[in-house]
Amino acid sequence: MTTKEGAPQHGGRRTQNASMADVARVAGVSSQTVSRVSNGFPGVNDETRERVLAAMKELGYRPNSAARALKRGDFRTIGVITFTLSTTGNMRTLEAIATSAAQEGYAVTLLPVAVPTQDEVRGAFSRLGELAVDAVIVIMEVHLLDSARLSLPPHVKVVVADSDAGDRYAVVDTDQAGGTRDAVRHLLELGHRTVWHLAGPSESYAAQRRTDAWRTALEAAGRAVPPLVRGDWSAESGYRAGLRLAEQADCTAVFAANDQMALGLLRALDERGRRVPEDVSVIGFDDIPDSGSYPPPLTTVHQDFAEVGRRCVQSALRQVRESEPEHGTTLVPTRLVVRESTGRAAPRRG
Amino acid sequence: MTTKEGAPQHGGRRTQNASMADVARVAGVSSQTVSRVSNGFPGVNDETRERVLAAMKELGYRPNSAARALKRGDFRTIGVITFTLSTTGNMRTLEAIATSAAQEGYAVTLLPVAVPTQDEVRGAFSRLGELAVDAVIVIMEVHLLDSARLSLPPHVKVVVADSDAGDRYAVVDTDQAGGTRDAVRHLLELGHRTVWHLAGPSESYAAQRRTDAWRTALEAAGRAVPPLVRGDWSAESGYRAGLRLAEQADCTAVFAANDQMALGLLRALDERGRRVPEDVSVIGFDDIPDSGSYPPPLTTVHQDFAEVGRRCVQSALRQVRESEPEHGTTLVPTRLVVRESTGRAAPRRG
DNA sequence: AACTGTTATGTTTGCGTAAACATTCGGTGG
DNA sequence: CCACCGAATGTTTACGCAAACATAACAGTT
Repeated sequence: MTTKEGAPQHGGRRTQNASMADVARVAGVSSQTVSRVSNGFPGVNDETRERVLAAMKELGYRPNSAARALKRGDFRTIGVITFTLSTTGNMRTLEAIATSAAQEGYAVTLLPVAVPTQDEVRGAFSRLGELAVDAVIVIMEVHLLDSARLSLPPHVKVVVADSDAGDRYAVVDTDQAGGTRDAVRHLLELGHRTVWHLAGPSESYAAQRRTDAWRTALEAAGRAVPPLVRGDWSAESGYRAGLRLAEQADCTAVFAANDQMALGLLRALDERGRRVPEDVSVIGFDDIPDSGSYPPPLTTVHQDFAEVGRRCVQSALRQVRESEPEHGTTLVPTRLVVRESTGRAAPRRG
Repeated sequence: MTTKEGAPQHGGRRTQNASMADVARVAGVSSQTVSRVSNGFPGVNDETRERVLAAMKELGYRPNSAARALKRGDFRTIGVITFTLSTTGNMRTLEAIATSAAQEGYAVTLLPVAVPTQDEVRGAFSRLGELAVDAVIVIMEVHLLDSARLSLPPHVKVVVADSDAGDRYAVVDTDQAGGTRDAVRHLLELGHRTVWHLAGPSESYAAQRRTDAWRTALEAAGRAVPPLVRGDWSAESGYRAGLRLAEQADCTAVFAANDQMALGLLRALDERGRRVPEDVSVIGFDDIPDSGSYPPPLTTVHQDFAEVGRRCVQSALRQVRESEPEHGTTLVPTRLVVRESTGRAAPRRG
């Protein structure tokens, strides 16, 4: 077998990708013309264009995005930092981000931070700095962001989702306060004298704001503020809290900070013979897909995670394109979904 | 204000990133030495190294990953194709993938496919071809993979998660058959004469294999195979199916193809006065976090999504490093988690 | 003193692309 | 008939990095 002299490639490797130069050679044009065709630029004869396209197809040519990024100076990629994907909210937000970004021709790179320690976060940001991203969307609590931001490369734009970052970064957040207000008001309008609250973990800003808003709403209505009961977002913690709440004879209405805790709560109440909604009304937050099938179907505050994700991408790309950071908070409204877990308070003395 | 002659930069832009050359200039060394320090290579004097590190810090230097990728010929990135993230399984798998990949120094790029049409999938693959990925993990049904694969660039390695891709690609799958067998056996051992099945959507390979295994297990035990009841994975569909199953007086045991449908099923049975587990035993599949708090806590088949994710990454990186494709299927075992939704069959005539 | 090897550093080169600049060529108006 | 134009195409260059290949300085060995 004689090796053809015309193939100067090292050792006959055929797995390598074709480059513009290869296409140019096959099509009998310069690589610049290939570039023009590849990017859909004008000023190329139709016949030539056809020839180039044919060559591309023949060689299975794909633009090398690394070279492209190097030349252009941007990556067409958005990074996403999360603590966990294991919550419906984060996941749905992420999905919306990925979809919106794809529509804009941007890829999404994931950067999970296993443990929310300062070092972990700093590490994540530092890795992101080396990563090929033009913007970062942070879906997590940001207690730690202040110190961590030092290692953020200056040209990377930041959007913080569903959290609180002061004026430092652009923030897209669900209207936690509004949703909570609606929930509390709904229960009060049903005749309940006050509303108990099954809160999320204290480290969570979202939980914190729901708790604050709950307290504010009660105080604004001139109602007593019952002691706080705290869970950790999990159904299991909701169950444990529910066992305690079931003992409170004067507890007729509970606002759970998320649907999963409400699920556990419902079970605990059922076990203790407290009927929902006849004896106790329960309202959740999130409107996860399952909540319509809880026993009973859960009244809850619907969050539009998809919209949050979309707006995150919008803000990120706006910042990239105008190459200057944004500030301020965008609030995504919630919607009260009334199902069967809330009802009129039983008539009582007083 | 006189412009210093020493700064040849165009127009005084200071937002640009520092390059190795900049660092080299500040540290008074060659850029190659900066490269060595940057990559932790030996053969650099400690004092020099310190000087370079100081210069890096001063300038906020970050390696440009595009240039790096271009030079090295790989991207240190894994792409993930999914139809949806809105299932616990996909999400947890994705999270494990991201974590494992990060540990190996790989980033994960997400590529959602909104609608599972052939064109969409083809488009996704084609976009991935242009994207900066060394390997692709596909988390989805692969009915459409055959035709779509044509547009996969030849050097990209593929792993298919939780699906069926024949011998074409490496496959990492949960042991659906084993888990189903365990579930059916568990119910039969409790004295149930047969087991009904609330199946997932027919388009899903996972659903299909659970259904097949259920039928096989029953036939192997010489039991009657009841008519199939089908849902779409959602709790709501489980509820609707449950209303029908509640009418079947001879139905004492149900194997639901996932936990969410089991949730709806439980509610339907409860509404119709069929007690669980006294009248009907229910078993699920997945062991999602909430299932321990269902009313009653659900007996289910635990899937180790994290392990699936890890093995996907392992396989992907093995392929990348050995630069040759893998074939064959890796099965990740399941584990039966017995809780309170299954119990002994009520004694009956016959 | 002439060799050899080791360590620390510098120089050249090219990865694939696309902007900027150059060239060619068939017209068109003066 | 030539200067000029615009359309089509080619050539050069630089993006930032790191492999490959120098070179330089110095400590031992003979």
